[in-house]
Amino acid sequence: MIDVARRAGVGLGTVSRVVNGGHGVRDETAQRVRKAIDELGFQRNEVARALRPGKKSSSLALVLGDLTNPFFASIAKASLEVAGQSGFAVVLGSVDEDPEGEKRAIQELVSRQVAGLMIVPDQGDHSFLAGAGVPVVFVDRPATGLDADIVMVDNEGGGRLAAAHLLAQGHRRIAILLAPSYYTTGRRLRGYRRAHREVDATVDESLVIQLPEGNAEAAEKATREVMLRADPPTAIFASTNFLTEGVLRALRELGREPAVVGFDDFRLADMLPTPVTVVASDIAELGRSAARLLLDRASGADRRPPQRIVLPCALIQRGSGERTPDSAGNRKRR
Amino acid sequence: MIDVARRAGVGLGTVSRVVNGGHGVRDETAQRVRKAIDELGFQRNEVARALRPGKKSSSLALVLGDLTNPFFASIAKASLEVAGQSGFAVVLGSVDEDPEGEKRAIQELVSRQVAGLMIVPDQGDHSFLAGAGVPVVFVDRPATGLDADIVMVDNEGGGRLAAAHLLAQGHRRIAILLAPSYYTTGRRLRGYRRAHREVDATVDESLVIQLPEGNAEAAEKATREVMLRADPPTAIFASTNFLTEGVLRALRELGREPAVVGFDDFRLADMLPTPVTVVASDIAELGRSAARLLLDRASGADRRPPQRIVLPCALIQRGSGERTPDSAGNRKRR
DNA sequence: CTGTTAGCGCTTTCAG
DNA sequence: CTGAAAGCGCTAACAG
Repeated sequence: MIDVARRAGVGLGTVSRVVNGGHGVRDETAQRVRKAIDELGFQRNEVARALRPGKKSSSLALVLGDLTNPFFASIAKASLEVAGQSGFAVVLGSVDEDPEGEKRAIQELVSRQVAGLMIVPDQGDHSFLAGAGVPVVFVDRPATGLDADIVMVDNEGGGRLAAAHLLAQGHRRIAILLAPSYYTTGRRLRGYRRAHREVDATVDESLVIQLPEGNAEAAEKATREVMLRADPPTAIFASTNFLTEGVLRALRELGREPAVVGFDDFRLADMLPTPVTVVASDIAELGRSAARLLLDRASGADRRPPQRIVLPCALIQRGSGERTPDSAGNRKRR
Repeated sequence: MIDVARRAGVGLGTVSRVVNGGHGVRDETAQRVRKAIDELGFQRNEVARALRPGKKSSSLALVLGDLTNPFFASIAKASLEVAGQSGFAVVLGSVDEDPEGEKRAIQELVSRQVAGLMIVPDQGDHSFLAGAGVPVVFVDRPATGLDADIVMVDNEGGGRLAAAHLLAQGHRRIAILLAPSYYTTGRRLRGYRRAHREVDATVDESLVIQLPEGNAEAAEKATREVMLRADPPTAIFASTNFLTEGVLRALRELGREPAVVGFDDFRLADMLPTPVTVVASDIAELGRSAARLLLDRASGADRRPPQRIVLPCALIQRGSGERTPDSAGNRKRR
């Protein structure tokens, strides 16, 4: 920048002013500066810029699990778009599986002076962020130990929607598969129970299945087991996109066709032999809202107490969720 | 950091040395410093650190298109992992659709002093990066105007593999769907032609279909059109995961079943009514290699001339690609 | 071994 | 309106 100043025959401060909008600089001078900038191919050093006290860099951090999960990928994409529109870059923290990994990643990001953090939290305490002086928005699930903004979907409503739909079909033995210890899991189960209460149906607790892991394999195994019982369910509610996949795999192998409803839509759901009914929400909006909120917090424009944004869920009927109880036990002809 | 120094009753330099590994500091002193660091909850400011001349920040940039495409998501995830292991963060540049968007995003990233760039380039010239003084690794396709490292899959080999497989099945009318103007497109087509030459089959040029867009909808439309011709193909080679999806949608709607081979594997490919045969490569390895190479370049450990890493493709037979020509025209019974 | 000092590139008073 | 000067937090070179 000093080169630009010399070349334009002006002071350093003037160049800075021009670069930052050019207010309070005579037009003629500004022209000269801009010319010099072009000639030298000058680009402002964002790093030095963020060194100023108080000033944070123009980057947001996004901390999430597996980008390979379309759910997370959608969030990333959407927040990236919103951030980009405001000239913010998004730094992705690498998050390993281990519980400490997330904390390490977050601290790394904080030390990079990001202007704000979007976190899809794993279990674990996040109170260490309280004194960091960085705005935080949690996505998809709240975290313990920190009262921050949170953007999520209506998990309980979605769970209720799925179960109610199956109950309305006449199902009374509805298995629910739950990924371990996610916050969302509890809420979806709650909705499932509520739907049962609303029609005076009792929940067979042996059909509430807590999986040891949140992947398709665990769901596949559990589905196999529950379907081979003497009293199998006539319907299955898979509380996660990956779980749904596992359920479908097991059912295909077994040649059974209970009703199936999944939570979260997924690519090709409509192309499977029996198109899959799901409870879906606007995941991209999750990411967009989070980024918008964070941007407002970072700029100081938003000083309200921590917000809680809840996005609605909707049922998408495609076929698998509309099977009736009597058809469920039938062994598919091959 | 100055606070830490005061609290520990040592000089600023000493604290810096401790923070950076503590070589050349008496153990006792180091202890005191570390204690002060803990008490003050001190965290090094990475931004100030990267201000040093020559020193780049400990972040890599990743520039790619749509994270919602599992192909890109895999690359992102894998490179993120590798970078994270070396203490590097990954900054994602938001890439809009427009051609200028990519350039803007890249320059933004460069101005953030990233230590290196991984770019999945869109069309357009990248020579402007030549003088940036930042190592660049292109991923999946090379860019024009810049001789940099490139990591990609064996597109031509893959295209050949797909076509050869179909030809071996007796197919002689194989449509190939190509996304517009991607580098990869040309190579895959080349492989397709080679496979034909190898068995002395001639290519019906009306079956080489250049799509106006690279999405599923365009593929769906094109498939519908080509299948409704008087002389439809008996097999279709979809040169991209999204295109494959479009092809399948069209075929389901038409109730036709030509052989289908896709390029790039995708989730649930094995769960569709007819499991889909694909030519696949290790996408994650693409991301990993890119990150590793870039890290080596950034650290100066690798001073070789630009490398060209090509990953192999393999055929995964699942059923759709093993249909024979005579079954192709049959209208599926509903 | 350890304290001091000079910047890195930029923004921001503070004078002129 | 514009130039000069003081740092931001840190590292590296240089004396002790």
